[in-house]
Amino acid sequence: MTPKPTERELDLLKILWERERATVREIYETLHARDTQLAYTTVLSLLQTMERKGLVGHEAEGKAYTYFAAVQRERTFRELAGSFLEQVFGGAMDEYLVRAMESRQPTARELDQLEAMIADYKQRRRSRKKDTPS
Amino acid sequence: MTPKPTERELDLLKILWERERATVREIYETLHARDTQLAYTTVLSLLQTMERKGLVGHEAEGKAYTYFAAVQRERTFRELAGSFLEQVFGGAMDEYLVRAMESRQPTARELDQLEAMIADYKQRRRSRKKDTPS
DNA sequence: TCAGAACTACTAAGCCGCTAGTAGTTGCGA
DNA sequence: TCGCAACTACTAGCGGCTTAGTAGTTCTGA
Repeated sequence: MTPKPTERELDLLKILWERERATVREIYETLHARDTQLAYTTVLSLLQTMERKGLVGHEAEGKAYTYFAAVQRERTFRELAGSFLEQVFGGAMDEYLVRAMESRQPTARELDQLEAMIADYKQRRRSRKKDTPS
Repeated sequence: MTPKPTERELDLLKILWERERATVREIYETLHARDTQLAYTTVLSLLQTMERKGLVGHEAEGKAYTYFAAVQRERTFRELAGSFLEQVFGGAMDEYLVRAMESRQPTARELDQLEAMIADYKQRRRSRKKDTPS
């Protein structure tokens, strides 16, 4: 299994997920645009570490390398959320959600979204049950 | 502000939140009962570090020290959840929740709980709005 | 052609988290 | 009273994260 990305590594992965592929310089500049001032060589070092871990890959393109994510966005987030849920809340989803809502009051729109998502899950549960009756 | 507890530190805090106060030996034994095999001196070192950070306090009780949590459980969880939500999901609550649900299929009971919580928040929003009309 | 700009590989230092040991102290039971 | 058991203070090693520099290579424009 690919190891969990660290905080910084996740910053870079997010950029790669958005752009598909990018050179070191492009990543470097995107980070600067987002108020993350890292030296060019630091970005490069990060990418080299990440490649060792299997988080990214690269191809030579002219003089420079083009990096791309080697892990899926959804899967990565799922694993991060899952391990946080376990580690911190011992798997208790209600508290997982309620503490987040306490940290930043959700907007009415967000509440609607959450509600819809849960309704969706309920629906899916029902149809799954129907498909595989006991 | 009190710094965020690390993973291990959170393990100890959880024990202290449950028991109010405990000696090093009690914490040590509770950890062992939970399949966390740490040397007695390691537990002590952790507590000393945590005290430096302001996460716990202690009082002498006979020969031994009695430790207690110096941070609130709810507040700590709120801060952890909040910073995870920001750091990983950029504040997007819908994805925060959906990735967790993907990582472990919620039970019907859990879905009901979540739904009730959200309904509760909606209710609170409404009454807040009524109290402070624009 | 060749100098300089841009790029990569390799190395490293500082800090923190995690773990545990050693040495020194204290209190209790015989 | 005195020795042993239990406790605490202090120190330390290892590994990982973060950051960045230096040295060496490659390409391009004049």
